[in-house]
Parts: sequence; C-alpha cells; structure tokens
Amino acid sequence: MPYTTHEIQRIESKWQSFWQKQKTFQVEADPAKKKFYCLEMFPYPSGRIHMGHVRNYTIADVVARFKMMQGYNVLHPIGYYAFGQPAENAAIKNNTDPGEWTYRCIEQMHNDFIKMGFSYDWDREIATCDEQYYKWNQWIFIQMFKKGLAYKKASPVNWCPSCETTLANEEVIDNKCWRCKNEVDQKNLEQWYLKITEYSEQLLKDLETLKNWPSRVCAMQENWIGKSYGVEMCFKEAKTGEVIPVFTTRPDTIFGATYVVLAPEHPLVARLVADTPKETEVFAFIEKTKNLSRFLRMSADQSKEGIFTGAYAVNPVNGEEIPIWVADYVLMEYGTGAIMAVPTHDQRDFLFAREHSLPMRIVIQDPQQPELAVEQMTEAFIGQGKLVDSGKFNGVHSEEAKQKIAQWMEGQGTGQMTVHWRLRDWLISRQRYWGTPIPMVYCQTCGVVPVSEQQLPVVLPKNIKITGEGGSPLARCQEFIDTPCPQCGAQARRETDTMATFFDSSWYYLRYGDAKNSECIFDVEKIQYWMPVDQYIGGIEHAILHLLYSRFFTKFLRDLGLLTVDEPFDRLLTQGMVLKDGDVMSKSRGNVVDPGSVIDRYGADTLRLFILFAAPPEDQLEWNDGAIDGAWKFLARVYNAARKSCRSVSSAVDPVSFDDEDQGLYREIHATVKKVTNDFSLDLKFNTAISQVMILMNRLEKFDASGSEQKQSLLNQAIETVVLLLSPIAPHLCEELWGDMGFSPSVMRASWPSYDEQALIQQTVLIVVQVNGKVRAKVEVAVDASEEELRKVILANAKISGYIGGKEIRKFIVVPNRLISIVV
RNA sequence: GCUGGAGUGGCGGAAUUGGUAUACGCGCUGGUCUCAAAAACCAGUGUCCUUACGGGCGCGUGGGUUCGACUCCCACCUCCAGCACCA
Repeated sequence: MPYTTHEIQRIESKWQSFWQKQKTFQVEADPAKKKFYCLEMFPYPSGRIHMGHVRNYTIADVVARFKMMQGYNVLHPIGYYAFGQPAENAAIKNNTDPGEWTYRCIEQMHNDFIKMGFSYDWDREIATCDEQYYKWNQWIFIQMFKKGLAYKKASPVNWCPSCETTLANEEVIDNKCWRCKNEVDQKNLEQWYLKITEYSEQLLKDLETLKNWPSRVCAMQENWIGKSYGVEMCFKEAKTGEVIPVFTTRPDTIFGATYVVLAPEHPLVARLVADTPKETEVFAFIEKTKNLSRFLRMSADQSKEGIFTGAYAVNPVNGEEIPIWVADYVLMEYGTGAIMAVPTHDQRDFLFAREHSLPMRIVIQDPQQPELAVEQMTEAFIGQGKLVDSGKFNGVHSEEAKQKIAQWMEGQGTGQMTVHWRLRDWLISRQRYWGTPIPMVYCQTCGVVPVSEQQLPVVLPKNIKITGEGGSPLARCQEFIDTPCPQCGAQARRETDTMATFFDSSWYYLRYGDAKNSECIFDVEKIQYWMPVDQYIGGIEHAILHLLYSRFFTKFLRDLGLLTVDEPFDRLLTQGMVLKDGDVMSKSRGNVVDPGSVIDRYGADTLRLFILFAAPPEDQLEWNDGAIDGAWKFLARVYNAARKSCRSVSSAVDPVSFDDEDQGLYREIHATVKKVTNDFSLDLKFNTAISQVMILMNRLEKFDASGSEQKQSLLNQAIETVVLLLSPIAPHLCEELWGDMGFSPSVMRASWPSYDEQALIQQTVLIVVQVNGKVRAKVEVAVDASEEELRKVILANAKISGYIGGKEIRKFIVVPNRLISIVV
C-alpha cells in the first residue's frame, strides 16, 4: 500500500478501536509496581477541540506513552470542567438546558480525543456537573465549614445591576460586566468565603519545594500571596487619645511622617469629624469615593484625592502633632486601612503632599545628593542611606535602622513587628444556576446549618427556567428552597447560591485515582499510591488561581488525614499558545485552524508530530501549513523504509566484524536512543528528540544493506528503533509497522530501547585546529591521541604550517578529542 | 514601577561545566524522472569581496575577561508575559 490519506485513515481507525477494545490504557493501583501519574488540565467542554487542546494533550500523551514503555504503571485520565457560565449563557441563547448542552459538548470532545489517539483510561472519565462528582464538592465544603474555613461575611463585592449577580474580579473587564457590558457596582453583600489565608505561610514556604515548576509560576504565586514584613505603629488621636494603628514596611522613615491618612471606609473617620465644621465636607468626599468604582480607585495612574479631617495625630516617636487626612489612595483592605505619610520617601505620599501643600521632611540622605533640599525634590527618594533629623538614630544606615527603630518601639510599647499579606480569602458564592449548590440551610432557631452528610448530594434541580434576566435562578425555585432544618426539623430555607467553579477543579486530580467510589470521596490507600501527580501540563493562564487553590485544597485534605502529600503536582509544564500569523488563534480573528480538518487530510499522527516538532513545548508555536507537509513526508519515509526492510532476517549483529558504514549506523542508533530518552525524560524537548530521529532516518535510508545478512539485520535494528522511539509521538503508524515487522501488539507493551555507551565510543575523531583563535583546519586523529602525537601531526600539516609561517609558537592548547588552539 | 522570560539565516528553531555557530525541518535555487505537471529523488543555500582558490564579517547594542565567548562579567536597548496607589 502506498502512503496515502486513505491508508492513514485505515491505520488510525484500526488502532483506535484496538485500544478501545483491549482497554490498553486501563490501570489499577498496585503497590508492587512503580507508578507514574501524568495529568493534563481538564478542558471546559465547549464543543470541538481546538489546537490549544491538541498541543496540551499531545505533550501529555507522549509523556504517558513513554513512561508506559519504560515499565511504569501509568495513570493518564481525562475529564471535563463542566459547570460554569458559558453553558448557562448557551442555554439562555438557545433556550436549551445547560446540562443537555454540556453533555452534547462532552460527547463531541470525547470523540475528538479518540480521533487524536490519546491514551486515556476511559473508565475514569469524569464530569464535574455529574452529581456523583459535585456531591464531594459539597462534602469538602462541609468539612471546611466544620473547621471554620468556610464562613459567611459581608464585604464589598463586584455587582452587576443588570444581571443581579456578583462577579469575580476576573469577570470584570474595564469596570464592565463581561456578559452584559454594563457598568459594575460595588455592593456590600453576605457571601461565602474560604479561608485560604489560613494557609498563607505554608503556601508561600512550600513554593521552595517546587523545584520542577517553572520559576515564573512560583514568582507569580509569591507576588500574589505578597508577604511583607513591617511594623504596626500606634499613632494617637491628639484630643481623645484613641489609638490609630498604622502599618509600614519602612519604620526607618517614621521621623519623616508629616501627616496620617485614613481610608475613606475607615471606621474612625465618622467619629473624628462628628459634630465638627468638617463633617459635611468629609462625608461628601466619602460619598464621592464610594461611587467611584473599585477599578478606577485601584488604578495607579489615578490622581490622588483627599481631604483634611480637622483632627491631629501624635507621632509616637517624637510627640509631634500631625494632621489626619482621608484619601482615596489608601485602601481599607490592606494593612490597617491607615498609613503614616512620609512624602520625601514614598512616591504616592510625595505626589499627594505636593498636590495639597503638606509639609515634607527629609530623614534619609540620598548618598548621591547629600545636599538635596526638600524644595528641590522632583520625586521621593525611596533608596537607602543614612538617617538624618531622626533623633537618636541620626547617622544609622536605613537598613539597620529598620530593625533598631522597630525594636525600640516594641520596647516602648508603641509598635509591634508584624507581617501583612496581600492574599485575601476566596469569595466562592455565585448567584447562578449551573454550579454546585452550596449545601447550607438557614433555620430560624438553629441559624446556619450544613446539610447532613448522609443527605448529600444537594441535587441541582433540573428544568429550571433560565431567563438571563438576572438574579439566582435557584432563588425563584420554591421546591428547592423549602427544606426541613437538618438539626431541628423545622421549616427552613436552603442557600440558593452555587459555588465558583474553581472549587470543582481544585481537587479533581484526586477523584481520578478512585473515580467511581460512591462511599467516600476516594480510597485513601489508592490515592496515597497515585499521588502526587508526577507531571502536570496546562496553560500559563492558570499559574495563579487554579494552581494556588489546588495547593490549598491539598493541604486542607492532608490536614484532614486524607492525603500524605504536601503538594499535589511534582513537575509542572506550562505549554505555549498556538498562533497563526502572529496572533493567538481565535474565532473573532478568523485565524483558526480546525484540528478536525487537519486530521481528515493528514491523520492524527502527522498533526501530533508537527505540533511537537515546530517548537519547544513551553514556547509559542506558529502554525505553518507548509511545515505540516514536512511532518507528513517524514512519516511517509518511515512507513516506506519499514515496509521495505522488514524482511524476516534478524540474526544477531557483531560489532567486531563491522565495516565503517556499519559502525556509523550502529553508533547513530545508540546515539539516537540516548538523545531521545534524555529529551523525553528531563526537559520534554520533543523537537530535538524528533530531529535526532530524523538524523537516524537520513542515515539508514542511505545505508546499503545488500552486502550481507548482518547488514540487513543492522538495518532492521535501525528501523525497529525508529518505530519504537516514534511510537509515543505517532502511535497509530508505529503500532501498524510494529505488527508488520512481525512483533505482537501492542507496541505500547514493548520495552523502551536501551543504549550502550560502548557503542558511542569512536576510533578516530575530527579535531579542529585554531591558529590565533581562528579555525584553520580540521584533522582526523586517533581518539585520545597524546599531545606529542598531535603536535607531530599538526605541524606536519601544510595548511597549518602556512598559517604559522615559521613564527614562534607561544601556546599549544589541547582540548582532548575536540580542538587544538595554537598561538603564534 | 516591580517580578519573570526572550532577542541566533528568508522562516520555525539547534548548540552553554566556554571549544567547528546556524543541527533538524520549512522555504528557495538548480538538476534527474515526465509529452507536461505534481509527487519522489539528488545537489546547493548566513552575508560581503573573488571567475575560482581563498578571505573579511557575522548569535540585540557597547565594553570586559580568555588562546578561544551565543555561552561568563559590566552597562544599555528592544520585545513578551504577569502584577501594580499593597503603605
């Protein structure tokens, strides 16, 4: 058969049904076997797969298949991140049920995955919208509630007035609702939160143990958690003596504090201005900032507005009375909601002070401009230097002064060293339908009560009308709302909010290990066997939220005694995006290449090979219609070579009787096995692994095997090696060729080839000769030749002696088996 | 601004305990085959000078270390990504 689209389609469907029937990729936990857990981030079921999925899942598939051939018991599951807003939107738009829509998409994706030849254990396929899955969301929530980690509080949230729902920060784009494009408000609402901050310290510290994560992901998480060391200082209101705690990371600048600023929401503000002439004015200002959106207030380039309260605060280190202002650049959520302002050494304070003509005082001398006066400053000096105008700390270097002043204040009882975090608790309430119902009940006598665990799941009711008019659909479903109190049995009311879908994805990797368990969330021993995930692969867009939440859940479940690992994911690879004409593929740009049409024309193997060969997995990948022809052509050559040489000759080869040709091919076989094995094991550099297999192919195609039976055997060995090494990348074709060559299926059961270091040793080596740093000649010499011998050979070389030209040789440097550098 | 990363042919990209820059592939040029085309195969392909032999210059820019630098050091430029009034 010639290598045609038709032949490829025959081969691919043949092996896809073989794998299905044989359940080739089904696994069980077995402590007698060494395990490998290979995981990709599960997809949102949106319909057909796109190139991003193809890339992500092909990378994972190669890792999984490679590890299988290396003899590992490989867990390689897939599932669907099936709750969420897109399904609800589609339901509104098409007037269908979100569940129906979702399951239709899942079916399409499932079929696409089969067509790609992915090696999933289909018995573990999960969907988060399945009640057997989200039941355990509810169970986890209740465990958190019992430990005080799930709690309800009122706080300002993004609120879309037209959709009547809260929005996550990431759902607010340019201060507009991502769905209806209306302006978003701030609203104070009672919502459910998860106390992720309980784990701040561990989440930060354990980043250090994640040696096999990309450094930028760790850096992003570190920034997000945002630990800062500082001092909480007690300023006092001058008249009443009421304490105003202020947080600073720069206690060394305290002598330069010339005013204090409170956030507009600060509870003290109202008391300070009550019954004073400033009252009306200050309240007007607070009203004004309230109406400003969080988005506008938080943008750094916004001009800083503020107003004097008429009150004064006493600086604890020098007794100085300084004015108390209210300003929008101080945020209630961070620190204590109050700051001491040091305009000379903080840029924001500097701008604000200039704007409002507030006093300034230099307390740290800029070593570059020691004579600098306040009037000449054009910006704050935020660097380090010696303290001036700072009482008994004059002359102390600022870095040292941070410690000394903090300690001194602690001794005086006016300050305390503390730590502040940027990380906030996680708001998980959503006023939406297509999600996990939060399993809580409100009872008039018992208060807020969790649903009893025996009654889980709280099933999401079907046939709910989703109009898109706003508000929670469940809140309009009386049969759902009415329920007896789990504690006293009296008539009570269910929570109608659902969980943010990031909850669902924070632990799905645990469910795969025991996907069908109906008794408990998972069997502890099974999960102990499979965890941690050895290789996790997904997009960089999840660098913070999903990966941080998963780390949090892992630590929580560990503390419940269900897990023995501290971290869920050992190695992490963030794959790059697939571009076309320099842009990310997207429907709106109209530059989408549909994987289905590529598979129809070239087959899945060609697509897989191309996508791995075009770029290293972490880099962006530019789609190239021409280069996919190259991938096709290469597989055609493998096919033809295997068909041609797979005769029944297979006597052993004996390197002693090799001629130079044989020796060269033999060495290339072993060099290729070594290179591919290393590239697959360590950095997942599939592009260079493939190029090395191409080099071996180029060589074996030139090899003339007609001379002897041994030559034919050697050639067979070469082509067998190519088939084995390519089988994780182009599995359908390699299964077919493996069978054609007389081996029994599946090639996945064959063992990964090993290489012999002895075979890589060469008799002679090509040495480069440099004269005065320039390459002038290449000389073939025996391996490990002595300097003496080399000198003799090289100086006898006419070309070299021409460059030396009788001049004195000042240096003769030998790099063994590589190069000689002569200086004259 | 802060954090992380990247700059190599016409293109995607190789190469770092410092040792032949451009592996492998795409594209392009010429050839074989063919009535012709496609496919396939063979040869060539950084750039400048030279008919050729050969030589000069070349890994973002400028310096430095070294017999030797894509690789190490210093300074800078550009681009990408994330965070950003966080006190």
